[in-house]
Amino acid sequence: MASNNSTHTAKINQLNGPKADFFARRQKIEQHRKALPIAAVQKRLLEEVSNNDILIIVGETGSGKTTQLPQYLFNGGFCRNGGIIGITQPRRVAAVTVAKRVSEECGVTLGQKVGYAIRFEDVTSSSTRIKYMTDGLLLREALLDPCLSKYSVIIVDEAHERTVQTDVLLGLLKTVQKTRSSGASDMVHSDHAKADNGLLLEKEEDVQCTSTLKHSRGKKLSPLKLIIMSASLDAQIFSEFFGGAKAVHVQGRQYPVDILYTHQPETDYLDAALITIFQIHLEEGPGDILVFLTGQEEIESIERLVQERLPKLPESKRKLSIIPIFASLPSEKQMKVFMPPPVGFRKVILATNIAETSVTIPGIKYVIDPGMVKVRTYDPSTGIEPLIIVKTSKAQALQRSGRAGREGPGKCYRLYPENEFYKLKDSTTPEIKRCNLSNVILQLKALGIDDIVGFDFIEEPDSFDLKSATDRSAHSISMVKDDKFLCYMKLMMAIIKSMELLFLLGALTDASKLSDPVGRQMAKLPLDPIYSKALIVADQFNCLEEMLIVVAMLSVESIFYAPVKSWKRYYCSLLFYIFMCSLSRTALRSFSSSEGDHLTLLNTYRASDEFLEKSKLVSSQEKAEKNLRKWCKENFINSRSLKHARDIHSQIRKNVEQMGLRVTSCGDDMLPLRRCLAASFFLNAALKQPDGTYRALSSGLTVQIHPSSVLFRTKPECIIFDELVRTNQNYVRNVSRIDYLWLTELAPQCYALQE
DNA sequence: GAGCACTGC
Repeated sequence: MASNNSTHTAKINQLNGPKADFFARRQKIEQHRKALPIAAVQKRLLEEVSNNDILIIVGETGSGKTTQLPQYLFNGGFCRNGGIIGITQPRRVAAVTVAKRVSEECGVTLGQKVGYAIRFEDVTSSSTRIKYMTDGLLLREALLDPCLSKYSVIIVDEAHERTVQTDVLLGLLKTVQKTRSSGASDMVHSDHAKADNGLLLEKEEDVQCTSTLKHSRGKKLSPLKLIIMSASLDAQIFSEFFGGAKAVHVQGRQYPVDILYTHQPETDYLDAALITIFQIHLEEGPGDILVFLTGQEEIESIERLVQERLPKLPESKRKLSIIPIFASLPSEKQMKVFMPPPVGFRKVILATNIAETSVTIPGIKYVIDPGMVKVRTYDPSTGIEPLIIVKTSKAQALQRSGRAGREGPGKCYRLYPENEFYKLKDSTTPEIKRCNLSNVILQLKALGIDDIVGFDFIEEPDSFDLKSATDRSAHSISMVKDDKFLCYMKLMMAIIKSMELLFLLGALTDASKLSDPVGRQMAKLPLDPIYSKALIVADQFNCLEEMLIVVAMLSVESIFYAPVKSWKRYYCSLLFYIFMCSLSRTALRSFSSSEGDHLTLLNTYRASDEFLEKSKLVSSQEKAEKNLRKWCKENFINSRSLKHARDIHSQIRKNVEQMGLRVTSCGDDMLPLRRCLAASFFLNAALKQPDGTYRALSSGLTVQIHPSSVLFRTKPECIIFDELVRTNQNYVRNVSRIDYLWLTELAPQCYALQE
């Protein structure tokens, strides 16, 4: 043994260059793995997974759960018989980066034993056994394979974030697990297998499961192991949801963070944030500052105010480098947060929620948290989803302060008094309670779950009422109950409203079953239901080629960008700003169509496509794409959005071809396309009123055409629109001109002809 | 004549 070792060492010593590096690196990785807090409980975790079909793991930040547990399970034999360990993540970047890290730790090529799958990218192969993916993607897989038969273990990571996809997935997995451990083999003989959830495996899906079973020569599907991982304290919610499932706790590795509160509530949190930035800069030791703000506007105003005040400081104290970061910022500007500041400078990062979970910024020692956040809400009665600024939850405040303790002890300045913290909600309202549910319902229906109201949505535990009962008066108990009742009614209303929409689109039958083929086809498309409908209708109007482009362009964030209003920041003159504005308008005009924004988007896509194809003739793919980015810049087009639209276009084109729809073009005649828009967006129609405003026909709201629309000045009599946004007024965006009579002809279920 | 947090298929 000893001699073996020494010869081995001698060999390494003789190695030079890359190979020695390789061994040094492997050794470093092994050391790192062994030092992770989760390594100490490896054996116990494996035992718990063996003994429990469902396990909740509460792992604090830095415990190593996401990278290590799948490897432990693989080595522990949980992939025997070719089963796959699937790990879901709420975000694409997380799935990719973690998979890369784990493949490196395993010393294998990414896409072999360890791989990942996200929309537009599948880096897996037949030999993949540890598969990282987004939770939305696993939901899509469930549509094709309702038993998720290729997985032996499914790990739902970051479950505490409670995204819509995670919530639906948890409800579904609960049922899949029951089906697989109990009646999997019986299903071959019966037409339907009904589980507790109301999950009805209809014949079509049954065939899927059956064929899988037959394929494995009558072998019964092995039970599914389910692991729910959460970073927050409310493991109880998950445990109760899974019938009292066992929860284990894994320690994290986080440096201590000092929490500081204000003595008095602040009347102006922006001003307070500004003062705190300078206070830290002047009085505290080295370390970067992260400030959480609610949006671009706040970020830009704080940036300006800091720049204005800096010159008033003594020269030696002026070394502050201000870096904004928010999602719509071009990626090259986002990258600035990762770059070291000039020597002697302190970085002040002004961020939205993007820095809470999505982006981890190194070097942060101080966090400033005003305690506010901008969230999207949903009003079922109007269908509007306004963004409002609200207080954060306790969990969110903890997550934010944790950002100061990643690399060493830190400080967090909460800009409100300590007693206010205890008044905050424990956790953020799950997204599913504040969003439009039509897509979720469509997916559940397609999975064979017909009883939407009875579906096992994960909910707050009832212990909340019990706790209140002990320390509150009878009066307040009934208040709490009323509140819960209201919550329930709100959910019911949202469900009914969404089902009504699906019914009017023809996706549901009178008996509120998924219609065939329209409903089934709509569920297969990764799009908003209205967009899916538009593609299906376009087949009949012979304009599917055009509609694919329109839908892809509508599916992405703002394609056109206007020059930034805060021209002062760039030290350029007002004249130059006006010049830029007129340039961007000229650029838009060259694509614009008098029929509306939909055709303008079509023209823009085609112009870009033409440019790219021409460019490809004379240069390499890479060069051509670079040229396209330049072309985008010249035409005031957001190249990231355009790239996204191109990806979506090629994906949905494949989808509709597989579904057997005919991708035909209406050529230069845009009439069929406009009629087709009317036939699918009929619920978003509006008529001009005498005063020049519009009345949205389905909600009765008074709306105006958004100034960014090409029809802003034209004001046609009758329009359809893509979305209704509420800011200072009700605005409709992405608008097209239609003929009112088309509505009565193409959507008689909504618009009966008036005698 | 306007400004939109963050994700995902």
